[in-house]
Amino acid sequence: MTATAARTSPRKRASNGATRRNDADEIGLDALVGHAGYAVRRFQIWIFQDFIKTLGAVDIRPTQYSVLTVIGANPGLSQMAVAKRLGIERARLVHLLDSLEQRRLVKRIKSKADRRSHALHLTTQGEAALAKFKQLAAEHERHVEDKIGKANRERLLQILAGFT
Amino acid sequence: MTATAARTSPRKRASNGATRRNDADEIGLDALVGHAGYAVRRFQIWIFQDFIKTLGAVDIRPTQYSVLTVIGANPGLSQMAVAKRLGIERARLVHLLDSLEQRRLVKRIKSKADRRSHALHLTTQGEAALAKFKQLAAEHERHVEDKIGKANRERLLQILAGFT
DNA sequence: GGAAGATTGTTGTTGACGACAACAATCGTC
DNA sequence: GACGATTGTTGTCGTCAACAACAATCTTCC
Repeated sequence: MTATAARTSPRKRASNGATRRNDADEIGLDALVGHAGYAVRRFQIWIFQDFIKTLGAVDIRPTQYSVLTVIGANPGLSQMAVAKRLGIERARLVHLLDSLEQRRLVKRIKSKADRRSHALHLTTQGEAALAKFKQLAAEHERHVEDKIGKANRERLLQILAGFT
Repeated sequence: MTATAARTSPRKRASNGATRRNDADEIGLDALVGHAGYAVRRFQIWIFQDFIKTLGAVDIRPTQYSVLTVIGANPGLSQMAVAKRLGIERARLVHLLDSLEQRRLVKRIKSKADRRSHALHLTTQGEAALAKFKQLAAEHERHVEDKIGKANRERLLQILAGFT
């Protein structure tokens, strides 16, 4: 079994022993093909790398973008609410907000209603910046379209809509 | 703008100020919906967690499973070849193989053709174990079907086939 | 044949990220 | 007013990707 080695491209001559195969180009994945998780993982890596590169000039990573977007769309939210909504741990959100606050994109305002919590808002500077980020994110989304096709991207969003 | 707050479930009465919203159930994501990367990330987290739980009894994580599968399908591969094929860094593969070798699932055999490299093989114990792992992985895949639907899973695999 | 450059496995460091536990301040409830 | 729960914070731990450096070995080129 396992003799799926359909050799193409006689690049280097199989050396001497039977141990050596072709270097990297024709390696069967066997059961891995057919696993949704594997395909999704590889795709997710690709998509994040493109996002990071496309938003590289403004130094915004996917998680930061998601936080800014949610705050922008729902000003006054508490850290707990944002963390729950995005599936981020509140401990982690603390550092994310520290960074965004240092960059003057976000403000933590002590809530009068609940003095434990902070109401999160974008600064005016943050609003302007987010507008720019959204343009770049849209460009990134076009890269996705170029990669898998417009119709496939639509279908993908539809299939995964349940994960919000 | 941003007034997409379509309130349902009058759970707690909006307290006093206008700052408080409902707690966590109806928060707009704004631009985040429509971003493939966000949906894919959330889905990938879900799918990995289910994989880890389903293969929890045998203590095999997704990356370990992918390594075992590729070695099983292509015995004699070098570490470099496996790393390239799976998109893992060779530095990281070292530790993965250390662990798998300690568990007597994988052997590193010094290649005679290239004395720098190791030919990777499953042990007989490893082959038997992998068969069991594949059964559990198939069960996990059924969970995915239950979650997004059989047809959608097929379509997903088709769309992402290019990422191997 | 031998020097120069590339490759393989290994070790180590860094930074992003998720999971958990502890803590003080505050809230809600009884 | 006391007790339990919640919020933000700090810290630790383990996973994972990205780099850099290194010794051993291979390949290539003169």
